Amino acid sequence: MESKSKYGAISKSLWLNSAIISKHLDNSLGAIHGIGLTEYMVLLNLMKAPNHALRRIDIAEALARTASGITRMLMPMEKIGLVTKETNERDARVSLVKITAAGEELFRNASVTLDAKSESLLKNIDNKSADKLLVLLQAI
Amino acid sequence: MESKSKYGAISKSLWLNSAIISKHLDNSLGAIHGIGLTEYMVLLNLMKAPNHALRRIDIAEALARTASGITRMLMPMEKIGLVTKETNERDARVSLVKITAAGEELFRNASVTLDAKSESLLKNIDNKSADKLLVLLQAI
DNA sequence: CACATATACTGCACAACTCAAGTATATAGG
DNA sequence: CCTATATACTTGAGTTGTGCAGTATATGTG
Repeated sequence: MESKSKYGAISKSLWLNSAIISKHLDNSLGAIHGIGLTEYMVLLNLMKAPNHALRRIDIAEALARTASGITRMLMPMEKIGLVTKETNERDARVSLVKITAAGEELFRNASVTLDAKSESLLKNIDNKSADKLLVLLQAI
Repeated sequence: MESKSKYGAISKSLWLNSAIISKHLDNSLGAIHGIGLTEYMVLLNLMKAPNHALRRIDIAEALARTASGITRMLMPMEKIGLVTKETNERDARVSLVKITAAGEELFRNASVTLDAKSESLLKNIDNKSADKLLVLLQAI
């Protein structure tokens, strides 16, 4: 019973605060680099992926969004040359998303902005606690 | 320089994971109780408020949303009887939002669902770590 | 009191996302 | 090989959020 309320409190703090933080980060990113947080997360996942390419449905799952949302989001990103569409020879249903050189560069620049902004938002957390937090979040 | 990359990694985990968690919680809530996470947060804030009533603008601030977003969201909630509109005698500009008995009951039921879901999502975090996490999030 | 400015809210146009239905391709079982 | 079912993606309609402009009311200052 004790742990139950504890978890409840954690989750409430988690999304209440994360909504506000997300807004701040999204605004910084949009103003400086012209992309939103969601687009950044797409690029992040592509960078982590083997061969820097992913199926749309995998992106959807990684971002907890729907396939159609991903389709719509990628259209402008493809238009401005951040990603390209590639076919899969094994399976003609999938259209792989691959990050371009321009996309990679934008990702690196945006990461700098994001790290700086994150740091300023999180600056009132001391270092030891930060370690703990990181471990916890990765465990989720 | 070390702390910088540490913070960056933390923040990335923070919002990447919290975005996904929010979606999961939102889905559970919607499927079972017919309201979204945002509506739940409105009810939560009303429950915490003195007299169980708040101005729209205070709700907006608490949820990091705009006043017009709150206006839109409250219309259907009022229609299905979760909240009511009340006038403020001192200031004719404000229209107070008050939670109804039906709203309170739905809030309690939804809280049970949410706590259970949070617990299952966070179950691989031990109790001590959970305490740390809670403190950190409140510090942000 | 009159006027400028601030505040609380609403309505409209737009952006991002979801759901459901549709298309094309793959896979499994008779 | 044919058929049924599953998967990857796209499209149209609806929902939920935003920014901005507008309305009504409140407040401070000469």
